Order: sequence, then structure tokens, then C-alpha cells
Amino acid sequence: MTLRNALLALLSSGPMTGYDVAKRFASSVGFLWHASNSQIYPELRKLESEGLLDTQEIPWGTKGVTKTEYSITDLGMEEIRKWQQEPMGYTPDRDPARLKAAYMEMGNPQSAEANLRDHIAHFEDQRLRAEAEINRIDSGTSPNLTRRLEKVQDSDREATIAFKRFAYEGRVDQAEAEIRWAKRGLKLLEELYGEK
Amino acid sequence: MTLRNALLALLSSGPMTGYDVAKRFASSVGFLWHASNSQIYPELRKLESEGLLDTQEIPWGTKGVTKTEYSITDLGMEEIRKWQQEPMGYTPDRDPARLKAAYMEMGNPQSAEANLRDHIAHFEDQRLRAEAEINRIDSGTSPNLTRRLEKVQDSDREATIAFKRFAYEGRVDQAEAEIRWAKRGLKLLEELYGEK
DNA sequence: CCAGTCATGTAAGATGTTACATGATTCC
DNA sequence: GGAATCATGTAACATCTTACATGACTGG
Repeated sequence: MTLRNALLALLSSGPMTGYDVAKRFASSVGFLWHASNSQIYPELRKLESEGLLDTQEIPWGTKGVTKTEYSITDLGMEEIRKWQQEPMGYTPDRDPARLKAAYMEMGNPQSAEANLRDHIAHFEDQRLRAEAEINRIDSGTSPNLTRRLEKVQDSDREATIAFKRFAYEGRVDQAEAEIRWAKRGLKLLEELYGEK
Repeated sequence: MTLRNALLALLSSGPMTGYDVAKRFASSVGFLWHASNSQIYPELRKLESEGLLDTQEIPWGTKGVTKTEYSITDLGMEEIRKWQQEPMGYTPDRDPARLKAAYMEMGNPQSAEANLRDHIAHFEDQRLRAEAEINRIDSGTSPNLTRRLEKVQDSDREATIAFKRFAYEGRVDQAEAEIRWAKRGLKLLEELYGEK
């Protein structure tokens, strides 16, 4: 259900081909919601069949080849508003890192350390990506946001930017919490298994 | 793949029926990895068919009715060690809360506020549950941990407790990061939509 | 003309959700 | 005798992953 919303939200900034959509899902939106091509293309067609998206065949190259451009309909916009009004529907917890950590005494200290260092590296990377996105937002080099701002009333401009920034700040917060936790874990390993 | 590991880890503290397993998944382990009955029972049988678990039919009541008790095999224990040695395999990001937040200007401020308050309430509850679990660990009233400690050498005792505590501390950290983020969101709403 | 990008998927399988289903046992 | 708990699932569906597949266009 959320992929739909991610697609509609993305397309609310303007028309795009499936390929464009897929690319955004590999970067900007993709940091918030990942999806692969094999999910994206079928879902776009489904959304069209439900009247939430319109398609237009765009000529591509010299021969009669075309590509399909999707644009959001009024019904689609309505769907986004509905989504924003709905409560979140939190999904049950599934936390592989904590699960593994809870049983680290069953492996060896070296593996535990390696896993914690991996954890730190992973979330340092995540933080970097989120910060990069924030920089793009601030500097006006986020293609999607720029495009969106063109069709937004001046009164909504500030909020549009602020909420996007707020979302990626949340990603930074999460990454930092993960890093702090894993670092405490490394300290714990030291305490338990001594000063090598 | 992780459900298997959660099941094996749980059963490494001692034999249990599917029903017992399901109950633990509704509380302690369940805070780290959720699974429903319809997943648990079939997966237990699969693990048995792979030789990672053994079964024993236990008489139940007066008639010839039995229940099935699962216990971990040496192969199962080996599997846990393997799991601990493997790197984590981070899954792609799928973050409904941040996704929604990124497009909050498309709803109304009231919905945004309601969603952020929900977020806070949800994670305050999560924090509470994690803290309760930490208390059970500290006070020796966690049934699973107690059972596990009985069969653990003294030298591993400290680590066994410490890692479990560490895992749930991580949950507390996450919950607190979420709460801080959502509170900043409420402040942002105030700034954007004024002092009502 | 060849590499890189643009464009669009299918198929099989794993994983997880939701709803439904059934009956025994235990304790008061 | 009846409620709560113990015990064990099936079926249908939704979602997501992985591997594979194909071909046109563009720029050097």
C-alpha cells in the first residue's frame, strides 16, 4: 500500500516515465522507500488502471518508438490527501540487528566486533546520504523539489521545503542513534573480553 | 531467513511447544522480531525436517492427546553460530513515517499534527516495553533468560545478560530518537502554521 | 560501431498478513 | 458448566526479492 503512495507522491511533482521513476527510487525517494523495477512498472500500470495516473505516449527517437509518460490525475491527488489524513498503521517490529545482538554470546567476540563495525559503517553511509540530500534541498539542486516548487503557491513554498528537510533530518537522527548504539556495543565488548 | 534464526535462538534456551514459542513471540523476542502463528508453526516443522530441531510428543491431559515439544539439535546450535558469524545483510530502506512526513504539505496541518502525536505515542509505548524488558533482565524475572542462564557456564553468564540488555537498550535509543524527531516536527508545525 | 544509458518488463520464489477454523484442557 | 487458556494450524492474498531478458537510442 505504501509503494502506491510513494509513486503518487513522486509523480505529484510532474509527469515522468517509468524509467525516470525508477531512477528517483534509486536515489532521493529511494532513501525513504526502496522499490525495484519489477515492482515499479507493474504498479504504475495498476495505478493507471485505477484512474490515479494518466499515461501519454511520447515519441522517442526517429522511428515510431514511444515511451510512456505517467502523470497524476485529480483522483490521484485526492488519494495523496487521503493518505496524509490516515493514521500511520505501524507495522510489527522486525529488527535483525537487535535480534542478532541479543545473542552475541553465542558467536565469538571477533564476529560480534565485525558486525558492530559493519553496523557503524552502514549507518555512517546512511547519514552521509541523508545529509547530502539535505544539502541538495538547501541549495536548490534537488531536481524533484525544484520541479515541485515551480507549481506550488508561494504560501506553500516554505512548508514544502521544510517537510522534506524534516524527513531527511529524521534519517540522520536514526543513523546517529544506530552509530551511538553500536559504539556502546564495542565498548561493551572491550569490557567483557578484555584489553587485547 | 531471519525467522529461522529467531526461532533457533529462542529454542536454544530450552525445549518448548509451538504454543510456547508463539507466546514468546508475542512478548520478549517479539519486540525484536514479530511473527504470527501462521508463520511459526510451519517454520518449526521445516526446521525439524532440516534436522535443526528435534521433536518429542508430550502427553497432554488424560486422553491420549499429545503436544509437540521442539528442542534444538547440535546442528541447530551450529546454525546459530554461523548466523552470528555472518555479516548482517542490511535490507533496503522502507520508512513509511519519513515518507509521509516528506509530503505533509499535501495534507492539512491538523492531520500532520495528529500523525506526529501518534508517532510519539507509539514510540513512547515502544520505549516503555523495552524498558520493562530491561527491568525483567535486571531483576531476573525474564523466564527465557533465567532458563538460559541455568545451562550456561559461569564465564558466559555476564555476557549473556549484557548482550540481551544491550539489544533492548538499542530499542530504547531508537524509540527516543523517534520521539525527539516527532517533537521537532510539532515545533515545525507551530512555526509554519502559527500560534493558534 | 560500440559503450552507456534509456526503456520496459516477466517468472519464480520467499516472506508476511489476514481471516478463518477447530477442538482439548484446566480451573473456578 | 463455562470462560480462559492451550494447542495447532489452513487458505488466500499481498508484498518483495532475485534472476533473467530484450532491445532501442545517443554520443563519441
